Amino acid sequence: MADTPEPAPSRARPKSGKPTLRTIADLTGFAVTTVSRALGNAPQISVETRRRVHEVAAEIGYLPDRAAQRLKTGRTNVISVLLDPHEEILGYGISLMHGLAKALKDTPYHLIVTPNFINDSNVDAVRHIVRNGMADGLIFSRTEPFDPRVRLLLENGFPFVTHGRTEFSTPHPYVDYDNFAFAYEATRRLISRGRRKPMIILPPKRMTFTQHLLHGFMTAVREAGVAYEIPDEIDLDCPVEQIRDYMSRRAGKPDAPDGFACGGEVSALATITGMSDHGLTLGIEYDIVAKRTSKLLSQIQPKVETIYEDLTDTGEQMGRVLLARIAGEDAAGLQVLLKPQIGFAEV
Amino acid sequence: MADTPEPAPSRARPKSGKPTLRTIADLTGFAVTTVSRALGNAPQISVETRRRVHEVAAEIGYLPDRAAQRLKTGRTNVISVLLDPHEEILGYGISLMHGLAKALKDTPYHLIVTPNFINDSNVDAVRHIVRNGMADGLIFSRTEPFDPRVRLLLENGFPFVTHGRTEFSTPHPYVDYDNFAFAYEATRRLISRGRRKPMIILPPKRMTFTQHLLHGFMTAVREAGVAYEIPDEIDLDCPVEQIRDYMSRRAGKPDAPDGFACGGEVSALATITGMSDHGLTLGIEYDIVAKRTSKLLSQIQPKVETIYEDLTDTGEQMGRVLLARIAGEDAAGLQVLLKPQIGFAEV
DNA sequence: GACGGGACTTATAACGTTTTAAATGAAGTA
DNA sequence: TACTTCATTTAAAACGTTATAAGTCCCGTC
Repeated sequence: MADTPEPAPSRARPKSGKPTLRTIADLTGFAVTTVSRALGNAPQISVETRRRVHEVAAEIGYLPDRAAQRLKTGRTNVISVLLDPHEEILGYGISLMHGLAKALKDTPYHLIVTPNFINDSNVDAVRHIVRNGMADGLIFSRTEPFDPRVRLLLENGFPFVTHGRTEFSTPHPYVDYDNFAFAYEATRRLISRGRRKPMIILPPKRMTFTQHLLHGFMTAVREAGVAYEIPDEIDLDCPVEQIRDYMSRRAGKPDAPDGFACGGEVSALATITGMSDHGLTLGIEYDIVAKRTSKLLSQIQPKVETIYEDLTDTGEQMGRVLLARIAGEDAAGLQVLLKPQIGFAEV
Repeated sequence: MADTPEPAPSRARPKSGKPTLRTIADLTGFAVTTVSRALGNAPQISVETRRRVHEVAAEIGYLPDRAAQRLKTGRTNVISVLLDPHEEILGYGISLMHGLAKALKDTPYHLIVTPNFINDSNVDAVRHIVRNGMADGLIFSRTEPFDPRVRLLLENGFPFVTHGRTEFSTPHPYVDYDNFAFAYEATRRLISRGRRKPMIILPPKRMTFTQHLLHGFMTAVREAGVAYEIPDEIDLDCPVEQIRDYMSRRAGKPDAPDGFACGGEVSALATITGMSDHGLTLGIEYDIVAKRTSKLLSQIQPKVETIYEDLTDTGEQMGRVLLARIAGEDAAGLQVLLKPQIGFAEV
């Protein structure tokens, strides 16, 4: 009647530009259901329809609404990563996350970060995530032989992958570095340089990989029949100055070690400083072989021999493994042990 | 009739334990709407009702479904942080994230991480997040004077906070470190130690804080009337070895600098190594004042004087600022400039 | 010419919230 | 008594998606 140029309302007015299934439905003339299935490439939808729907979807930049999908399907499309605050391993968190993100790229998964404030083993965070369905999968590190987080997750059938192994009989996905091989090789190198009393600086005892490192160290030591020493006052989680002080004190007493296998770059530096407090020089009175996780320090202190652990790669593998696990693959097949590249260790 | 002990079906059977508003409604006898409002502490709901509803909710461990809330309200309860892969600043990403997480604790916000793979300025990621409503707020660093990300966000009225300032006339929330003060103080310290030709190693030119550092440096230099030098072949983003090589080469030529203001710990170490390649010793032939962001290196190289930047605190402040911004506070009031604690710099 | 069955498509009902608009009583007022 | 007001509660609709269960057509078969 009047001059109200009301545009033909399809069904509901799109409130704000954001395209939805309905937008595509209106544009193509198909029903919302059809569009949904077409986008999901359901075989019952004709090829031509699928093509057309995809075309229009791409054209208008359609992106499914995460909230709606999550509400309907129960899948969150979220991977949660528990972050420990330890700084010993340079760039640990960031490298891992970059690897993870690389694996999660081009998947619908988002990476959400839950730092660990409270206790050392973040069981509460894990419980919260499992009970409230906050994620589809979980990632964490620094596992203990009978890690309560792993137990909880296994009991609940919740997908996860650890950086580090456990000793549960039920297999679970993990990506781990062969710390036995690292410690063995590091110690052998010290010995082959003529060092006769190697020492290894270990992570806290409760962690699984501490045992692996110890085992590698002891194997090399026994094979060579040399003396050895394991400090019980310090570990890799200690503040730097504590390690330095310890080394300094130890160097002043009889039968001081003359070779050091260090699980991280920071402890290697602390060792150098501690020893030099006593006038001892790296490469002369003693040697160090350290695990290297960044590009930083080996460039600075070329006399520290290093064996590389690629944390970005680790993260990427963890991402892949977790995705496979979420997709239903068997846990037993999702266990990755990354070997130190002994031959190319200096790269 | 028969002996089917069918329990009175309230309305719908709860399919899997997870409590919902309906659960509370059934338990208390109120309607779902009432429960929802009671939990939101709507003033129209009687005090007694609110109390009772909260009580039951706590009892059964009710937690609102994020997906449903997000779908209905449009709010995502997500904060997105764009992560740069630069390693120069030790522990940058992790410290910041811990601070952020601290600020976000006890809020409904989750922290999701979007690493930057592609180009240096992650405009695409920002655009994606804004256009598809992937988050309620955004956090990023390394701003440029007319940072395209900031422009995009300002245009769209999207809440964000930067680590670093810009030169847009429209104010926006930021938390920044006073790099002018840092460079000024660092340079003055070098000069007061008798150094007569300071050099400053700057970040890439395009970043805003490069100008601040330069300004601080030049101010100190001009005040003292000493010579100075600014390397144009290297910056803080360079690989370590490149910095070391440059220093080594420069030390061999005439009029070499005798004092270094370093924007990070790694470049300080690289400088030390480069200089020592030429037989020059820190504290003898030259001095260094560096920005310190971790506890690691100053313990190792006590002769490097440092000025501290607390990145965890920075992260926490950024979190607070962003929350305030999301809550509607004015951008102009949400600009924080963190001063170097000159007096307590050695802590 | 009715019937079974492919090959496609679709209406409807959820998922768990919040929002809008209304309903219910119990007072208070005229 | 009837009419308003207030305080409190509620039903119904909607957010955008997917799952379930029906539709359509059209073709070949008996």
